[in-house]
Amino acid sequence: MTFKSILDEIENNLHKLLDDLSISDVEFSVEVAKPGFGDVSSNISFLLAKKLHKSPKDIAEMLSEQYLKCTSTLVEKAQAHPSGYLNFFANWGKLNQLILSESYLAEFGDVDIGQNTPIVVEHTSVNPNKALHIGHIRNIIIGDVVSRILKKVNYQVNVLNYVDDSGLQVADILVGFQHLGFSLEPSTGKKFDHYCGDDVYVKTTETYETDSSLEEIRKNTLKELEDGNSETAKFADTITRRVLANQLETCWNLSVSYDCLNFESQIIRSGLWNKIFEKLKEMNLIEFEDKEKNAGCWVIRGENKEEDKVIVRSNGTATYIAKDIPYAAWKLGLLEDPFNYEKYDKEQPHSKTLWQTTLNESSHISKNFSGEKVITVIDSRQARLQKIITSLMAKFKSTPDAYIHLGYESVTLSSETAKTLGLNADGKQTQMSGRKGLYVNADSVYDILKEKVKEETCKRHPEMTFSEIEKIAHHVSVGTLRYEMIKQDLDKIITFDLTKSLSLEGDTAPYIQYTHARASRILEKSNRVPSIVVDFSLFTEESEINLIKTIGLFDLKVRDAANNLSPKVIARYCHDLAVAFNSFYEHVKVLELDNKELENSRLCLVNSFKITLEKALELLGIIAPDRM
RNA sequence: GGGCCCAUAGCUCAGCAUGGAUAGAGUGUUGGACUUCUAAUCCAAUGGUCAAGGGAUCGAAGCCCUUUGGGCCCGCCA
Repeated sequence: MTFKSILDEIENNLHKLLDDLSISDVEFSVEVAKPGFGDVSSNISFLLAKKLHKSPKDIAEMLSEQYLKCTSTLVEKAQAHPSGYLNFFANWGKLNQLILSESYLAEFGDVDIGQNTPIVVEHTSVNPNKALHIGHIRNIIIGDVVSRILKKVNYQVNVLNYVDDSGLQVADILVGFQHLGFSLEPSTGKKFDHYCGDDVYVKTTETYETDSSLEEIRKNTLKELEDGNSETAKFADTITRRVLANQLETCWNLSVSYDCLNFESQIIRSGLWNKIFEKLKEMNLIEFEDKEKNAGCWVIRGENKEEDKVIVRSNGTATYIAKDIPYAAWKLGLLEDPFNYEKYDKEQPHSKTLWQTTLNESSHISKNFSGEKVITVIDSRQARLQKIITSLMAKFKSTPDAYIHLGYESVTLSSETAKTLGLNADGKQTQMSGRKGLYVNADSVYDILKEKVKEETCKRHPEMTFSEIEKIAHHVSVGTLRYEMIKQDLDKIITFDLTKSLSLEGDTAPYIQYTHARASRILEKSNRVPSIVVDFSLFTEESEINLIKTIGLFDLKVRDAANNLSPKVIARYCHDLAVAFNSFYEHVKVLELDNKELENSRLCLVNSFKITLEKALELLGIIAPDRM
């Protein structure tokens, strides 16, 4: 029972009052009130104004009187506001108890939306030819937080990472290794993924400009890549596996994990495309074009004025988007699974098993990573192509919104940061480019942050051991980076600036983590476990009530975040919790009070805050240290 | 030419889905609070024609239309 109980109680009572007035079909709202307007507000009087031919104010007054006869356990009084709103004041003595005792339960904040149905969240999906940069990190963190939220609302979540190991970008670094003399071992001791991206990939694409003979080599390499038995494909496999392993290290370090890796090369070799191609033809979703510019191709007709999209070229090969169709159908469980599964050879943190697909017959393990619903996290530059996939899937599977493209705006570089990378951006923000070497690697950002946090922590706690500081610095830098990637809405471009984006003050993860450290310290110093049997009516301070109220909103926020696939809702909630606690901390003393009963109740509240914040932060994949 | 997205305080953003009260944070600037449960904190001041215009509504930052400015997408590349 949380704050939702009072909302439900009021809603039920208002419905009864409407029944008495023989009014139905009014969809009024019952919401958490704005500060200064009680605890709960309803717009019901505005909606009744027309029906009853009275002013909202009069109706609110009438309803507040009528409300007296309702059975209410959590509402102290209903009050009409001159504006017409109907405001409610909670009986905090009772609500305190409900919220605080609920917050101690393991399942606090759990909401059953998913009813344990399987759902796929696909994210990351970075070409295995380079290290992850800050733009990829946005994708990864959004995907990871969404999957955590969906788990919390009782979906059985399968997290997939699609490894595009046979595309042009991979061919490019192969050309570098095989024809431009790049050594397989970076001489500088660089991580292999950084070496491939920063050196091999950038130099190779640069060389294309001057050496036109490479173009032919590149094409052949790409062709050989698709034939699984070729030497090139085998070589590519060793390279991409090494890069992938490095990319995964970066992800794991940021507390991101997966359930299964899917390889594009295997999807191509599995023959799934032919099956789906036949199905598309049968269902008349694609047409053979016999004239004009797309003559000899299979196309999907554009809706309205949009252009047709070629799916199969006149030479019979499938295009980029076509390769996505069987994979999308596979994710929805619409195709017979051609894969066997094996464990990935390295262990993920928290010993969560990571599986990978294989076409190898010697493995006989079968698994099911498909979902009733699929959410694929891809930046909105791909919106056009994703729309085609989505509408195809809607025709394959009748449930509405079974296949969802969760789009988000990209991360750009501030002109100052672009300048440090050697580009004069003329005061404008710049799109990142792997090809041009214009990006900031995720590992570097983490390293810079960590150094900064270490320095700060050392200053504050000269007594701490090296390993303690190391641990704190890790959690704080991961938190900072993750929070930075999700605190704003998905449709906002993030302009990344090496100095500004790495702030540790204000609306940041360290601000939130710091309040957790404050709470932990109080509990630690109190030297005892607070007894939950307390007098809840002792909470009379505004900052206390406000903190309890905020704690009680947890499940409502989880519901909101899940329904809207909106990670930022939880990020903002964590911030709200921290603000409420800081206000409490500044206004109210907890330890060494004369009134021991009050001290115990406040300790309970601090503990409840700490538990709730930890749970909320867990949804963001952020760990708050006990000291910092 | 067609399509998608954005525009709210000097700067970065909440609020918009589901219209209703006094449009909120952070940051910046200025001033204040550490002998106290950790100052990565708190308090105060400052700062707004919610891009512009029109429409529907008793009522618009929010809904509809138009315009302007900015970003992105539109290959038999991937």
